[in-house]
Order: sequence, then structure tokens, then C-alpha cells
Amino acid sequence: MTAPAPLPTVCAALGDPTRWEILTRLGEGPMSASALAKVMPVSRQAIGKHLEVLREVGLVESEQRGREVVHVAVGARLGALARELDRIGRSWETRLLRLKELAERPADPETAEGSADR
Amino acid sequence: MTAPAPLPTVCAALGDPTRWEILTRLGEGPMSASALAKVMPVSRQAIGKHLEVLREVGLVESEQRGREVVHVAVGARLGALARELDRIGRSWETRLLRLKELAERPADPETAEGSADR
DNA sequence: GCAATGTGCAATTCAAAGGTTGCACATCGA
DNA sequence: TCGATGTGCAACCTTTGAATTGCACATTGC
Repeated sequence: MTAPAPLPTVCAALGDPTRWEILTRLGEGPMSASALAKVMPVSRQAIGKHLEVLREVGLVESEQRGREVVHVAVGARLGALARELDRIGRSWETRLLRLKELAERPADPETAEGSADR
Repeated sequence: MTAPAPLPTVCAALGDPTRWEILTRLGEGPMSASALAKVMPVSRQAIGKHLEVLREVGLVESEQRGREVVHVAVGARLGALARELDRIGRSWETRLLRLKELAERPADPETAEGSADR
């Protein structure tokens, strides 16, 4: 790993339908760029660029095998992303809940933030 | 919900840094587009467009409040996305593992792909 | 040795996305 | 009532990104 790859960047990598198709195929087993190009409606070069994007965010790992280079989808990377998103989502809900409680009992001084006058 | 909003689309919505900043702010509490524009380095109109994108994939919900419209980040939507990604990531790893096992014992006919007996 | 196959790199095309400005219109508040 | 504030819509500009074509170079296998 070179850099942790910021959240928006990883999501951007997952934001393209063609890349999802590539990932889906690689999820079933290792493949070369040429092999992917044969079963997909885009050129081998285009696929190569997508693979680079995916590799930069850690969603794909590549390995030279003789004449060709085989790529594979990294499930662990996707799992890590999922955990991050889940954590953030929970924090949003928690704060929202707190705000609602605050709004429903505006007359109770004990539940005020810091409970100090202000 | 109007449509389930396909995975790549939701990820694409999360693929922009500006939208992440919007989401982060909205995660702390409801805000109007104008309020967001005052604390961010982009115009109110630009923020409006981002909010529409986020609303279309269910990451933001909006509510008319008198003269203004307040928006809020939907944690549940992010959680749902996280679960989808996690499930997919696991399936990748599972298949990879199966392939590796297959590769490590190529001489055993009992574990061959077609072998039906458990 | 030589054709076939697999890659990498560069130049180019084209559409979409992010951002801005300008304007009209509704609403809140003093 | 009138000014300040908040929205929505539309036109426009600029950059980014997805995809293509073309070419040179390495490797495999007959």
C-alpha cells in the first residue's frame, strides 16, 4: 500500500459501471486485461486504464504471470470500505436522534448541552 | 423511494469531495443550501446541484420549512450501501479461497470440481 | 525463425460533470 | 410596505474522464 486512499477516491473508483463489470468478473477468478476485453464491449486499452484506477485504490491486485498479467478483485478492501461507511452512517443517525430528543423536550433544562446557561 | 438506485450510481454520488463535505456537515444537523454555501467555498447553486444528486440516491432528505428548505444526511442509506459492499467483498474472498484450495491439491481426484460426494 | 498473442505508451476525440453568473419570484421580519 | 434572505431555473464555461486508434516491444509456441 502506498497511501490509505481517501474515501471519496475509493468511492469514485466504484462509481463507474464499466469498472463494476470488471470487478464482478475478476471476483469470479483472476483474468488478464485481454481476456476481459474479449468478453466486454470496450477496448483492451480502456480496460487497462480502469484496472490502474482500481489498483491505485487497492480494489485490484495484479501479478505478472509469464507473458500476461492477471488481475484479481480484493474483497478485503471492499470490506474495509464497508466498515468505514457503516461507522459514518451510524454517527449520522446518532446525532439526528439526539437532535430530535432535544427538540421534543425543549423545556427540560437538564438535557441541555453542557447543562449550563448560555 | 422512487427507484432502488443502482450500486455504481450511489458510489458515484459519494465519489465527489465536495459532496462528502456537504454530507459531513449535514451529518451534524439539518441545514439549508444557503447556510452550506456560507461555510463552503462554492456557490449556493453548485451546492443545490450536489444536493439533488445526493437526494436522488437517497443519501439526503429535504424538507420545506417556511421560507427555506432544510436537508439532512440519511445514515440508514449509507448503512444499507455498506451491507451490500460487505456482502460482495465476502463473496470475492470466498471464491478466491476456493480457487487457491483447488490449486494447492491438483493431484487429488476426490476434490476435483465435479466431485459430488461432499 | 516467425506468426500470434499480450502489454505499454501516446495522441486524440467527445460527452459529461462541476462550477459560475444572472434573473425572477416567494417569504420573512421590522 | 419594503428590504433582506432563500430558492429555482437557465445559459454558459472549463476541465475531467471514458474510450478510441495507432504503434512499438516482449513473450510464447509451433
